[in-house]
Amino acid sequence: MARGISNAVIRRMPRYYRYLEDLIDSGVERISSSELSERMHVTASQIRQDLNNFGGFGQQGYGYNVKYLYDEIGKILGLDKRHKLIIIGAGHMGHALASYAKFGDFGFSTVALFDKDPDKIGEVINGAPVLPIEQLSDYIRDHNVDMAALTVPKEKAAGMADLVVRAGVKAIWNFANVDLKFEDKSVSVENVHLTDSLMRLSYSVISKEKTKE
Amino acid sequence: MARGISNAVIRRMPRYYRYLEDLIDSGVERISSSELSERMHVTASQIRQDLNNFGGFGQQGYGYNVKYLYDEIGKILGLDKRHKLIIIGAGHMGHALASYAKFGDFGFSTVALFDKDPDKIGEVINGAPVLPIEQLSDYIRDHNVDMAALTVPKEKAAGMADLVVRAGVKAIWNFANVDLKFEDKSVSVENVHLTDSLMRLSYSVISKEKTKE
DNA sequence: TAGATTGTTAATCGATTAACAATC
DNA sequence: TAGATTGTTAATCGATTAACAATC
Repeated sequence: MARGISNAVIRRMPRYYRYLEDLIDSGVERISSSELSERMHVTASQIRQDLNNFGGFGQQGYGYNVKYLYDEIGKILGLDKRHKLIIIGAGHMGHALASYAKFGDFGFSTVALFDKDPDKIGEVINGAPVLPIEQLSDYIRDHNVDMAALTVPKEKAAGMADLVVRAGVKAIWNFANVDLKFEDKSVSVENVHLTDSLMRLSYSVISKEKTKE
Repeated sequence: MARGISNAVIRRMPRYYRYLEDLIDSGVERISSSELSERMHVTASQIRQDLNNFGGFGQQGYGYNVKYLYDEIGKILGLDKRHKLIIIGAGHMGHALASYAKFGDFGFSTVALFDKDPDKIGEVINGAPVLPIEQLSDYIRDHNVDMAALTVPKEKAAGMADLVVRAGVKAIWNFANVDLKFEDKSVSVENVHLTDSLMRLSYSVISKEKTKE
């Protein structure tokens, strides 16, 4: 199950989840694909196709129950499970991720950060201690950590990734400006690439200026 | 010019730029589409098609001159221009963005941050002062700011975006967990959505577990 | 010139949209 | 039951890949 679902579909699932959360917050109990399509600026067809990759969550003549659909998408995304996250690198980005309480709502809890800087060790961020990098492997094994966010310089990223994977981490959330990739297909990676995003923004500005000319 | 280029192509351009930078750093002077395709794990055909959207940068029988191609892609992305960036919200994410020196290499300079917290005002991060939010509009006008990064809570994002756009900002780099969109088509937006990225990572882990069963 | 590799056209593949029968 | 809206099949569109003639 859940195999062969295209990447394009997966990319859209968190977005549906987000809009459904907003609908719950505003007290909407049911919604049709066409209403949702207007809000999200996508076609109703796409919504129905996307959802039907995972099952029939709607009801003919009625639409979708917002809370039910929200919960189902949550399950698809694995948000009903607890995830233990560590952060490698207690710089500003590490702090930012550790401080963002909202992740907790979706089942992700930052249990510790790791850094080599002695000044940072002992600090506690949002309940999570900053530990010396030497304790990394043992900590992962002892605490059953599943995910690691990498907020280290580009040059350190691959080495750190190997280290945490060898200790048992199954998912890497990489903020360093390289594409990490693993031989071991059981390891998942998300490369964030903020710089790419900023460059696309720059492109968008430039190409609009050109159109004006 | 530069119109009608598909989004899929645009998304890949910063990635080419990144790989070319690495090639320069390792002293490679020329590269063929097939060599590059192996490194990047894409097809050579795609590389040639992508680049030819913007012009013929290669030479038959030779391949591509790495430095030349790098510079050309830089121009396409607008990295030869200086961009003045302000950051709205001097929290951890704001700090992280302001501290990331690498952006500077690509022509983006953070000139100021804005916050409403009096404790933060007066702080200087990587050369950029934290200013009170009341000075926002005047500052944008006086300093010809083109870009604004939003690292404020979700609820504040749309309001802040309107404010900076009204003062003349043409590009919004949005880190708040909402899709910002503008009537005014001359405004560019990049919505980052770190939470979506984390959810996709979670999905990836979950679906691999399911496959094993 | 011969060999290599691009630029570009044509073929294929996959994703999106449209249409409609099924059904609540 | 009639009306609404899904789930799903079929049609279209766009993006990717393959092939090859142009050319350095």
